[in-house]
Amino acid sequence: MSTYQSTDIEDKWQNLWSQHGTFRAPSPGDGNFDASRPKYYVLSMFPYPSGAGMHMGHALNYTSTDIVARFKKLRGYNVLHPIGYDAFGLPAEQYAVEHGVHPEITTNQNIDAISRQLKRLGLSFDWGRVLSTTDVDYYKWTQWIFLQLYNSYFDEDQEKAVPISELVSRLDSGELLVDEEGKLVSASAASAQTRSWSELNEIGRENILAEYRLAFLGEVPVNWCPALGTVLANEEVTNEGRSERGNHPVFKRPLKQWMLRITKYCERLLADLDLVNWPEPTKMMQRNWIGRSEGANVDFALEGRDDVIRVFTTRPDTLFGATYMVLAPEHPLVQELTVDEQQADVDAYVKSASEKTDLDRQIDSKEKTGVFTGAYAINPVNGEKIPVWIADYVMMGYGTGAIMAVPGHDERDHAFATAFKLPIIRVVDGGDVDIADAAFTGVGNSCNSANDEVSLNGLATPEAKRTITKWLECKGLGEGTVQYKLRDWLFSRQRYWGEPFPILHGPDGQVVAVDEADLPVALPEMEDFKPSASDDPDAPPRPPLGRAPESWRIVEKDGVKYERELNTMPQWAGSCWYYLRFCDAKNDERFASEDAERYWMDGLGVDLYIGGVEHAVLHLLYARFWHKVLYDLGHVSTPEPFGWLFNQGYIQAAAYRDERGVCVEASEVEEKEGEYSHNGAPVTREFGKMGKSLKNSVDPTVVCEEYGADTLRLYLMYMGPLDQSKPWEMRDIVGPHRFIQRVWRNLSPAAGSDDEGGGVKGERVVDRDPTNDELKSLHKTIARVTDDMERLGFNTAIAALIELNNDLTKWDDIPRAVAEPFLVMLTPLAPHVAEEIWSQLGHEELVSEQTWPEADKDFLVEDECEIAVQILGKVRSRITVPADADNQALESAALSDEKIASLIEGKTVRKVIVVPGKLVNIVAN
RNA sequence: GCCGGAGUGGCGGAAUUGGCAGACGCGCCGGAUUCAAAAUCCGGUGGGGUAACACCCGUGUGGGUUCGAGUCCCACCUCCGGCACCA
Repeated sequence: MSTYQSTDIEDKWQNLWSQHGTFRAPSPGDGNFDASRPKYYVLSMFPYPSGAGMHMGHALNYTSTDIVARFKKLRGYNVLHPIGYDAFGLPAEQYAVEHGVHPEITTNQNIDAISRQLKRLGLSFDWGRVLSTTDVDYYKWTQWIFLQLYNSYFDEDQEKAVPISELVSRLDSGELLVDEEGKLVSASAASAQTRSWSELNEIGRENILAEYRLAFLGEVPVNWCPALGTVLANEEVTNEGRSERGNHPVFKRPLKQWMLRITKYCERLLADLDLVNWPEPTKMMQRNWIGRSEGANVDFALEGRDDVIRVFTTRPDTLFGATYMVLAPEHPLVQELTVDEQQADVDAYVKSASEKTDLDRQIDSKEKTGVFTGAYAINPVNGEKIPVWIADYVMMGYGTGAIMAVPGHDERDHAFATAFKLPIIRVVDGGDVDIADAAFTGVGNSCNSANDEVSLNGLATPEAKRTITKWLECKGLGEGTVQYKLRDWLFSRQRYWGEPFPILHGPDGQVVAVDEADLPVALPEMEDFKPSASDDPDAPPRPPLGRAPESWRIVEKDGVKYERELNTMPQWAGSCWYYLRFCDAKNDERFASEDAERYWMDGLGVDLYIGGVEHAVLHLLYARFWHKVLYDLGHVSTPEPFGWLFNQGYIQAAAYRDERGVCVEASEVEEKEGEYSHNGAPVTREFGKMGKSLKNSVDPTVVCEEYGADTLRLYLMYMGPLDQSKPWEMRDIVGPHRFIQRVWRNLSPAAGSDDEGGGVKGERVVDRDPTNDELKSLHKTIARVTDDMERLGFNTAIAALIELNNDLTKWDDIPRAVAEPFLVMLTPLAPHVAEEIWSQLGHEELVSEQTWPEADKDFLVEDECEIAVQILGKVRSRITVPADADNQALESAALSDEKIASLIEGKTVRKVIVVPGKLVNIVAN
């Protein structure tokens, strides 16, 4: 073996690691667990095993955590570095439908394929903990967690989830009563309308509890996608109002679906972002998605009626400028309010609004449309009669579905008022424009805002807000409040390939949870698992499990026949808690043992979590929510799941389009003198995310075969900072490849055994004492690389190693004391070649089990150094000084330097600035 | 429109708290090896300038602070990402 043969070496070491169990991570209680070591939990977002196999983004992601895992292991940590598969969900099912095979079979095939590819990269996963969200042993606990949600409610006083049994016992004891609207009130508020728990029947009780459970069946307008045959969460719908998957149209339809009360956690999901070390853009996306805004609810009385319309506003200080009111077309009061003469117009408008998709609404957003209802409301601050309109620029889903319109200080209201010639009043001073032409939306001092009891005139906006809110609260006309954009999480899907709900439906509409002892509820075997797709927006959802055999669908309990819930959970369910399962993946008594969970999640959960930014508001928000519920219920020990999140960048690549603008296969494009062609036809080049749509994918496995996994790993990490998007350039890969070959030539005793290749010098690693210069060079590299590895600066760590290796090339021979620390440092980055050379140097033990070298500070200090001497900022001379020279010594050395002395002769030295070890700057004139 | 992030050679990208800009790699140029090519090895490589030095100019643009600015402050330009009739 004279030249470097990546494939042989890589196979050999991958097998040896597996035989040695090198990367098994013992948990507390396991035989070889070493409690004296600190722990490190490093995790990549687990893959979706699609039929396309692994792509370069996966390779980048897993290589980065693998390097951290190997590095931390060498640094003496107990490292948890697991892998699993997120295998339920739409794409797996669609793939199965396309290929006419059961999704379980295709899923397992895909998992096998991607596992082989992962192993080929030499990744140091603890394969003993591998899991798939589709394993019954796994989704049993997904169902169990769902039951935790179902069986708890959010206690507003404690601001946390509490078992619903506590609520029941408070109702049982009479501490809480039920009012006529089904709301809970304390016993002190008992009246003729309130009822006690004992007066309610089973269904009545369940209806009350359903209002509180964190998982509940709710009938709300949901995103119905007939083409996919399923409903979707808000997070799965694009802002064009189409499905994220497949880009099909999505319609709002009121349907009875499972919902999770994530909105109860708005405040904590927002506040706890301050606890975690996450990229600022990702935190910002979550903050925006939660969408907190402070303001006030204000009640407007209706002329000639007893009831009121409640509006939400962030600018209560502009209340005196409210000249009309607008309700969303779906607002429940619209029909009651509308006067006869307006009825036809209102009906027509409501109908057309209901037929618009979100996309239509957006396109039309520039031109305001609306209809007068004929009704009037009374502005509570000044008693003015203001008309009530309906318009689709007000949405039912936010605030109260009604607004007070202040055209002077809101652009949308201004546009509407202009279109319908409604009055515009200025109530805040400021802005350069005439209020008749444009709204002034900034802050300023209130004006024209006073009644007999309160005046805002002259007050700055924040003060005016406080004053009017206080006044409204005193008068019982409104109160300060906080609104969120986040909606409850729509949690059911009309799909086969997902976790069944552990829920039963009784003949009288009872909803009953499956006993924990009866978990798991396994998916039934079915021949026909296809979804019921359609292009009719009014087609009703038909969950495929409706076609399951009766033996599965019908459950008899205490002589009553129940039907199982036929919907399944969304794809996100499994990924909400998989990081917990990895702590103790084989446990069949708990989702993970308490000891294992406490040990591996210690600190702030997963120590380092790496994945793409595309999950900023989906997986990462959902997982935080579940985690907080489990934390409240005492099942996990940390308030947050992922202490440090890191988003890796995209890998881009050149893509080519022919004259029609159609992408052609990038690998078939030829380049000649800067011109690109495909089958002889000219094509244009652009750069974009590597993937199927641009036909510019490069298969990591193919690169492995050609250059070796070590070269691929090095190149992926060497391209640039991990968090940046950067282009793949196939020709650049030879750089890291040459580096490995040079390492091989420098350090492998086998390299010189015959005469192949240039520059081979034979056995170069020798047992001699290193010189001071050699040690200096080594220890500088150790300091740099250690630092770079800690902050994930793998590109600069590799540069430092290349530099040291280039030095080695120039030495006649290489002392063992330099070669070996170098190999240890190379191990996380290029593990196979490091192992091979290490063993060739005569070691029995693996280099993966060595200790990371420490930088010796003695060698980091230059014992003698040259520093620049400047006069007025220009370098005029250089002097050589000992390292321990103090400022005084540097200053006199600089001034006595021949060249400097001659230059400052006759001038006055005004100031000498000394930067130790760097330079001396003399200010003279 | 609002909120984030970023602009450094032919290219990807380096540069502790402000301290010799361009590490390392690709590419390119020259050389070695070769019948030749590929591969490999050695040397050079920001621009201008010079026989060679010297010297001058250089981190998106314009100002500012400083002995000294890629780095700090102000204004602007460009690109990327997210949100978007959220009251």
